[in-house]
Amino acid sequence: MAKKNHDRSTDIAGTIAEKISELVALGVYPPGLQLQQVELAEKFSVSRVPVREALKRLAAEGIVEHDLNRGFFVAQLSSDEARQLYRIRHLVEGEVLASIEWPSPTQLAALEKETDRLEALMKSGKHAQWAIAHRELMRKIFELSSQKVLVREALRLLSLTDRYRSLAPPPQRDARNVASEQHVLKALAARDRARLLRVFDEDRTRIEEQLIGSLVARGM
Amino acid sequence: MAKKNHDRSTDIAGTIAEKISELVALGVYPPGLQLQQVELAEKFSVSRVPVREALKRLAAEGIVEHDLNRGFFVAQLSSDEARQLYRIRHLVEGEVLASIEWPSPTQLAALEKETDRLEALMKSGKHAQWAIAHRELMRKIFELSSQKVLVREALRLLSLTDRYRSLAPPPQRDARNVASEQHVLKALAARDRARLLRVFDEDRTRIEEQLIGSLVARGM
DNA sequence: GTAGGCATTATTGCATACATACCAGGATGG
DNA sequence: CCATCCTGGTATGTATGCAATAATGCCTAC
Repeated sequence: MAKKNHDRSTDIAGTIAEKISELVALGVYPPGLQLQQVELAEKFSVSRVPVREALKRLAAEGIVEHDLNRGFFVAQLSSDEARQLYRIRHLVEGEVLASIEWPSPTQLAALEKETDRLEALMKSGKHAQWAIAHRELMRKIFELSSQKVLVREALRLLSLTDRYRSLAPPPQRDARNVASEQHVLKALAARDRARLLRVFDEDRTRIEEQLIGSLVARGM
Repeated sequence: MAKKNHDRSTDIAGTIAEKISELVALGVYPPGLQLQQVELAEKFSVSRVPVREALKRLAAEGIVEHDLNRGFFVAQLSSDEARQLYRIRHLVEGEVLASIEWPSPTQLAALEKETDRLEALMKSGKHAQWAIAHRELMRKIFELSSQKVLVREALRLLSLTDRYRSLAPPPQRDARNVASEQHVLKALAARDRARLLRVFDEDRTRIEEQLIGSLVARGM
């Protein structure tokens, strides 16, 4: 619903933060890379101030790290940290899923449409767009819960682990992930909470294992 | 004018963020209050830029909220949100405590010293200083774990619920809280993990109930 | 040839200045 | 009398400029 000019009209810092977050998640900005303010400012055609604010926010979220008088760097990833993040995700997402309200037929239809779009993007090999759309879908599913604090935390944690996905080998993850999203939809349609939880846990654990494997293989 | 000590003293935005965070936790800045940039800038004798950056960071952490083109406000508190935060704290702190390494005699002595200091502050009625020192103690205990991501999340969540403490009636909380900290120390000394977990859970739950009571009584 | 020190350069951190959006209150017209 | 529009004031959002700090490369001495 297009409403008031709230969204993008002036919140440059916010949009830039999301852009950078996406680029990090996509692996365009790999871990350890220094994010220089002037460079980003020119890239987005703004001054350094909103860029700094965006970087500060991302630093608070843990996506980038800040060395005083040295700059901002994409946060390094260790397999150990990944395990911790997935552990918390398991716990928090469990709470979120336990509290979601079943979607109305209209909502369900919208979610199915999204899922189909995901599948199409995957089949056509548009991994970048797929990743973005995937995050959106997750957000919509979580937001079926009215427990806003829980949802907010779950989304933060998701963005922290999403960074890793670009490291996982695409061929393997694809087919099964699409399948898992279809399973989620079915669980939602059937209003089967136990199944929903199980699908999420299995999916998350599978991704985690692939990821940890990749990290360990790279000595991270 | 304070001279520039090198190292961290030049991180104005960071120090200001912590200052504001403390003031919010102490209840000096109550929920809903608008935090005006010029006012804060004058209060800390700096320009608006580091103030804005501090506020952005606090917004990312959830301590303040940001209305576009309207300003920053201390985050409102509802009993419902409090419950969600305590639920997550329960889960995350459980993980942290499960992963801490038992303190060395030296570390233990330092913790005992801190606890005694807390008790002294409480008895002399210096609630503000007590609250700050309490947070420090919690941080030191959490940091007995090497799982940095978990610790970081736990501390964030702690800062989010600490805001509420100033709403709870001081007389009740005091005596028992000091006692609970002594219990924590004993569990650490005895290296009794189950007991440690239990003490933390009981303490947290007790505070939560007091708090929820206060919030409900005020219609929040 | 290498290690160390000094000057240069580049980048961050903060302050100042300007542009823009929001809100309250009153004038105006129905 | 009420609704609408305008307008002044205030606070936020962004751009630019300057000072301080860390990185870099060169030069010199051994």
